Amino acid sequence: MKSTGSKHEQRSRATRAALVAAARPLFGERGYAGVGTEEIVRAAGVTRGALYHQFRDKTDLFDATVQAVEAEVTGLIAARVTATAADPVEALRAGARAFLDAFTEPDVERILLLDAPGVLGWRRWREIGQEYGLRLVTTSLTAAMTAEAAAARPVVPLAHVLLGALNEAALMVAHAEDPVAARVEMTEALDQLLDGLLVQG
Amino acid sequence: MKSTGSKHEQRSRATRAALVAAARPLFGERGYAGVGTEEIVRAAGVTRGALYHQFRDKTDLFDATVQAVEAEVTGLIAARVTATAADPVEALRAGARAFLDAFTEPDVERILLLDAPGVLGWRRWREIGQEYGLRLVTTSLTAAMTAEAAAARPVVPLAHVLLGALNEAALMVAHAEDPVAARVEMTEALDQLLDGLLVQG
DNA sequence: CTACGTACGTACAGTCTGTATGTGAATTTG
DNA sequence: CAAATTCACATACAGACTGTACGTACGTAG
Repeated sequence: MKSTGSKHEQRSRATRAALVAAARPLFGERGYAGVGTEEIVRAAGVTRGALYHQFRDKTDLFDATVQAVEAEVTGLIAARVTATAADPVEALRAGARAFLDAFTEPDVERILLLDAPGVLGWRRWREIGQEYGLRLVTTSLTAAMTAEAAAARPVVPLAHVLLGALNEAALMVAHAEDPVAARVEMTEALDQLLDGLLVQG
Repeated sequence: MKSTGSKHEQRSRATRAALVAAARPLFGERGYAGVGTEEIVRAAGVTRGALYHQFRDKTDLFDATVQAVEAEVTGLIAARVTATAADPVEALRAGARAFLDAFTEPDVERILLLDAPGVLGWRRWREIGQEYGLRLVTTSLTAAMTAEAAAARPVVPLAHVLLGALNEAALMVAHAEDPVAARVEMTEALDQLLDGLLVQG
């Protein structure tokens, strides 16, 4: 369990990690614009000088925070998908449910769905989502389609609209007056969407 | 063509309209955070005092701008839907195409899809979308479903995921390297989504 | 040991938002 | 119709925040 790199690199990684760890709950609670850099560095136990040495600007720190959150939730979802890998169609449904659960967490929703597109721009947002989540969707979708012997269709645009539907469903559930009932509703709606894609030839 | 109301009211409406009209292209070009109130009031030919007299704060002006844009694009889409109202299923598809065209405009995309959720919060964003767009989707969807004799399903959650898919599709098309090809692709993907909902019993 | 690069702290300048106060025109009232 | 009041707006100001310039201590290379 030896840390690698020179002492300078170790120190850099430590402060970067501390800043991201401190920024995540703050950004998740009050949004990107609602929390200043001073509060972040105080929570991280460093100064603003350290922040602006490690990150180009505030959005760069936010970018790193987004990546951290995305990596975390993708890991959770992937675990549930691979656990159901025996049945590809059911794995796809399980992935949708896991997605709903993960993105319904208030801080995840705020960071990944509400603030990230506006702050980082759609291009960068989608780039990160591509790196982490969309890959999982496309592979699951192709596996399910081949297993179901559905007509081979361009899978990438389908994956995109699916991801959009998933995002919207998560936002729906998160803000419903009755989240439990909403989760059931949206799960059914998503299942119908998936069935529609897989059933017809 | 007489204007109604007292001179005070007329003046208020005029400055409100001037501010929204001035804010719209600026917010659409450089985003909510990228343009200051001073620039807006200068473009509108008033001062910051007028702005903060007519609107509670900057987000309140942005709220009004969002509503203006939404009203405009909804009008465009509704026109194309009612023009195809004879065939409800085809009207639904026409609505999807009109949606893609409208929300692909860069300023519309930036204001309604990228900035609005983060600035106004999801709740308020969806409230506005509900008032203008979602109503159109649900009515079109129910008309198509009854015409197609598809199984009656809870239409509201379906309309939500559909709207999410439409949002995502518009963002896709807007940022594709080849927007023309992307529009074809996404139109097909959306048609498949709609077919899947309408065909199966 | 010397010279330099790296990580970080501090002080400052510029910008922006929201508010408090002043002013003239419009409306109401005695 | 004149006085008083309200309304729309202009101006000046206070507070906060971001990004940068500069200084410093520690680690590293020659």
